[in-house]
Amino acid sequence: MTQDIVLKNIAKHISLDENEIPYFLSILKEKKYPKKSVILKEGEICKTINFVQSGTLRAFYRDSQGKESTIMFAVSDWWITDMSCFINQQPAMLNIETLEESLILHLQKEDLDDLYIKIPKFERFFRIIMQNAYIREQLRVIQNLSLSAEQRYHIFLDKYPQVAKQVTQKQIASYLGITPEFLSMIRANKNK
Amino acid sequence: MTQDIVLKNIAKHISLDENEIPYFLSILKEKKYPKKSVILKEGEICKTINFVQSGTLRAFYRDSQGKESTIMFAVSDWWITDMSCFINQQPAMLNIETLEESLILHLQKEDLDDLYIKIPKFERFFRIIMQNAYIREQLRVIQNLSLSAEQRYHIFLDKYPQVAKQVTQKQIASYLGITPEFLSMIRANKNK
DNA sequence: CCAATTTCTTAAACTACATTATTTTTTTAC
DNA sequence: GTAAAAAAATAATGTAGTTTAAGAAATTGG
Repeated sequence: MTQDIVLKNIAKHISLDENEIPYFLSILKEKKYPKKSVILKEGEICKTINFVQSGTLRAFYRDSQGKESTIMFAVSDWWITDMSCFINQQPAMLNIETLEESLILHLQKEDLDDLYIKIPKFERFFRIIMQNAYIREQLRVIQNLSLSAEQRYHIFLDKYPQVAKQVTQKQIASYLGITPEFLSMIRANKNK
Repeated sequence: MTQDIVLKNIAKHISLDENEIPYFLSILKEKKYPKKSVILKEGEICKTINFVQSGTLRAFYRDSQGKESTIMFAVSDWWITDMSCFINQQPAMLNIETLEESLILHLQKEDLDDLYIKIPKFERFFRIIMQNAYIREQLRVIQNLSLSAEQRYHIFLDKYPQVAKQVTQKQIASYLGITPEFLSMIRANKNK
């Protein structure tokens, strides 16, 4: 079953009883998206938190002048949403799109709220997910403040080698906060 | 009681029963620190998560050349720690210091782990705390990637006016990721 | 399979911010 | 209250990264 992936993901942090598994699976809605699908568009209410079974997704912010900043990539086994807008059920600041054909499990806000009540272990699960996300973002802030673009690029390659292969340099540049032209220069220097 | 502050903080997200309150308070260790105390030093194991009853704290990263990047400020009613190192009980990457005399409640890792078991509602509480921290850090990443130093400075003033009054410009500059000299220029331009 | 579009590279001119140094102002300590 | 230390301002010079533009390479769609 493809749903093995999400169950293994859950099992990293909590153990579900046999009878809890079908309930949990019943609130997930599986959907297949072709390449370049828009999963969430800025301004829309973000109704779901999303688990990537297969494929690659990108969340990005587009500023008033159209400049894009990639906030995160998500590959198989990752959770992704516009957390702020999902939690508060407000218009999204981010866009989320597929970079290739992807199989996504959607979990609705109201179903998650019920889940916390019916299976409180999920409070623990998402506490750990949020904790890890916080630690990741904070590390990224530290690196953005203290490292050069070149250092950030090499850390990105080391940390997410499989993502680096899937996405364009333009997208990597927008994740690093530099222009594609400057990334191209960094890459050219490397070979010297 | 000064401990009212932490109980009100908890009550924002969960309701404790009468009998749970004394247990929770019993695992908190209150300590008073003079100005410029070091609460956590990089390289040390980070043993506690800390609640600020009164005063102001600063968490910062110091790179190999001694350059400081301020990761967060914490004033009354905030939780602060080096989360990565607290969770994994590994040597700290961050330093935490008081910027004025401060009254801190310390919560030890092992007591927190017990607390999650004895009062599982705290899973919910810290899930929400972590969620908010994640959202905050992600917003900061977006702003670091897409806004100029000047824009970031004005957002900081709007968002944390009381912090802005308590801390030096050098510290604000290191939070924004710029030099104090450049912040001084930004401030001078403002008056034109 | 070819045309069209997108991506990547190169390079010159430019800008936001850093560095260094000096002076002035504010804070701290006895 | 005064000396010493730290913080802030100003200014000249330097640099990491941007902008603009144009050509080469790779991908995509029909």
